[in-house]
Amino acid sequence: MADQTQSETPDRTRRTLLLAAGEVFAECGFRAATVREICRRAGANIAAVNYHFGDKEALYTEVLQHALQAAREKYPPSLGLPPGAPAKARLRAFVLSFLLRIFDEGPHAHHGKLMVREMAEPTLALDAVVRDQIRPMSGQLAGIVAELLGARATPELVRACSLSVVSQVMFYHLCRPVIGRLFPEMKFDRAQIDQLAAHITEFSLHALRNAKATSSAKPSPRARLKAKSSIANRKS
Amino acid sequence: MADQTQSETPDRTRRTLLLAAGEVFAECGFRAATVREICRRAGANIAAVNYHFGDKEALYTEVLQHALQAAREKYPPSLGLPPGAPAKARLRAFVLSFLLRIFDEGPHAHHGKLMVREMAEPTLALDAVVRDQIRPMSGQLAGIVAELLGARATPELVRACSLSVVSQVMFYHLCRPVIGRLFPEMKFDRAQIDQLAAHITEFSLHALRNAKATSSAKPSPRARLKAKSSIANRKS
DNA sequence: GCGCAATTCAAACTGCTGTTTGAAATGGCT
DNA sequence: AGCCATTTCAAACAGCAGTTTGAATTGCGC
Repeated sequence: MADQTQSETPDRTRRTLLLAAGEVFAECGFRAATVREICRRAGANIAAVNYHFGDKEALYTEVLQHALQAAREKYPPSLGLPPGAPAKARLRAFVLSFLLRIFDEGPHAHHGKLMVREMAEPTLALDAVVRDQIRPMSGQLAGIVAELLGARATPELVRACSLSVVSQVMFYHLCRPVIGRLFPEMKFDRAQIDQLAAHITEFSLHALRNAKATSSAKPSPRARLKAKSSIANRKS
Repeated sequence: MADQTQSETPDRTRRTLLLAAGEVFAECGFRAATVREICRRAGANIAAVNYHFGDKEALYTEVLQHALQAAREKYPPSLGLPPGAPAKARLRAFVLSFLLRIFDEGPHAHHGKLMVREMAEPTLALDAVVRDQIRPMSGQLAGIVAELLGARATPELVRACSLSVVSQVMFYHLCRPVIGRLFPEMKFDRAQIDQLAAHITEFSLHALRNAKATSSAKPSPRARLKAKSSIANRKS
């Protein structure tokens, strides 16, 4: 492989291909996207994909990984907040950064659309994405939520509340086709995203303040309450 | 047209086709689903789709409409509650019926998967579905939320809070691929769905009790003492 | 310049897709 | 039975997909 001899153009067409593929996959989905269109936009020959990536699917997985990585680096979940910041502020940063990441429309807007398609039809690439990108963020949020719940934090309650927070963020993106038809007046510019982040944060904080462990219907003794105080603590 | 002379078999293959198409479209998506496979499962000839529906897309729109309609009839949003029931109970019924509808795995499990795919790649059929099925339910929820908010209800706040409620429900279904990988221990049987409905309802009720119109201002820290007993609870 | 490996290219290949077609079969009606 | 519209059928059609191929081109070390 060209290591340093050609750092200027290690493989120009390869990168161009990756970029064009991101666009096309996001627009059309993996199946409907055609290698011909990708190569056309990249200004490359039809055989370029197979030469540089092996086949269409390998190209796709590389595109997905790259898009997620780039999005997380552009909008880190902490938004620059120090780990010692108050939990409320960290929750707000988490929500806002998530929204910004999802609604980003720069040259890498691919990330959002690609993930929606991945929800509808998961590919092998999703496993790696969950492991490398999503699980760490899930852990971060769980830490914030556990701190906000304090002594009430049980693993189940932390998980349920974390999902309740994330769901509100993702929903606006996942269901945009429906939201756009239901409320055509909604626009997702930066101002509205800030307002949205404020609403979601407030809504969630109010809920978290009063949240109690749901006594799981069938086995309901209160013996569990005292056994859980050890979970809320954080790593440090 | 055979009106009553053949009420036993008005068009048997047509209905069989519709059923098989629901399966295949849900499994593979509109694009990847093949007319051949649909006809094979229906035990019909390859030309049957074009003869009875015109083309593949017309078949799809009919499948989608039918699936949504059937799901809403099977689990009506009120779950049999009278319109005069307390708002809290109506919210709970709305959430539970939504979850049941979405996680239904009967012979018409199509509905859920079809909608997820529709989110990733909306078709013309979505307009009709939003108009006929989704908008009415959205209105119902808005009524419940407005009643719970009482005097604080502004159109914007009602909308934002309604979406926060719906988002929690849909999330578990839309993001199942990720949730299943993050928390493999979660199962979505009837017991867990009940528990999930309880959590979402409680989480939302706590949030609604303290929700205020977002005036792009900072949260007021301690203006939340005893606002909970005022409006939320009433009996008819 | 020369040689050699890496890359690009145009063209063809294989396979599957939705759709059409024209004949064959069906089934109620008089 | 005999007619007729409706429906079914096997086969073929037209087109596009991803991939392969083998020659042409490039770019670098010598």
